[in-house]
Amino acid sequence: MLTGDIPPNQTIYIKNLNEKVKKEELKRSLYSLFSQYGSILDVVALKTPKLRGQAWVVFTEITSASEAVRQMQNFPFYDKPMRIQYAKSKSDCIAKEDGSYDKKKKQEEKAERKRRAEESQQSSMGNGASAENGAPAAPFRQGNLSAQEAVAPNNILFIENLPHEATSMMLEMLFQQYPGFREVRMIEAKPGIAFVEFEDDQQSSMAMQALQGFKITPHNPMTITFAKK
DNA sequence: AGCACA
Repeated sequence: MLTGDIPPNQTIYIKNLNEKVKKEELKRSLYSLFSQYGSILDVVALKTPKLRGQAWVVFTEITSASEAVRQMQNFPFYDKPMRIQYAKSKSDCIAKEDGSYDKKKKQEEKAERKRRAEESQQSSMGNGASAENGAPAAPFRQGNLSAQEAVAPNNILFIENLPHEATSMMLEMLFQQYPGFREVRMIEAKPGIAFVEFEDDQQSSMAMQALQGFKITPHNPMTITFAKK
């Protein structure tokens, strides 16, 4: 599994986030994107050198976290596929709730981290100027999807990463089991993508949630987002 | 790549 051997946690750890996005916007977008899996207690994101490009989303339920890890894996978010795992430790807001929050211990841990950071700073002194590297890693998909677009509900869904042999008949079989289904549209000239229309935003969201990452073939987990308006 | 709680 992509989650490695980290035990389930009600908090998910997300990496490979687009570092150009402002912290507040990132938190808001993560909140709206992940609230489809359950209620969220907190979203933590820091822009320090060590922590940028990463975030934590704290759910009230572990089951919500599990669904999110599974269904939003590789979801293209601000042009980069999210990498999601369970967090390695309990979030402070949870510890505070269940009484296991220990302020002194917390401060020790913090002091410990600071010490280590200073050590590594020392050892990297004196090795000249670091070269600024050029282009960022190639995005996962061609389309340019901002978080707002990913998150703005629409009764029309945009499906990507379909195997080229997928037909509208196959997609219809899949999507018609969800209430409000209207139709599937594919474009001959553009294999691998499709549009699926529902009666309203709620119904399209339900289908998106249920079928996110669904594999028609083992190599093609489908990516579902709301179509752009 | 990187697991915190500004």
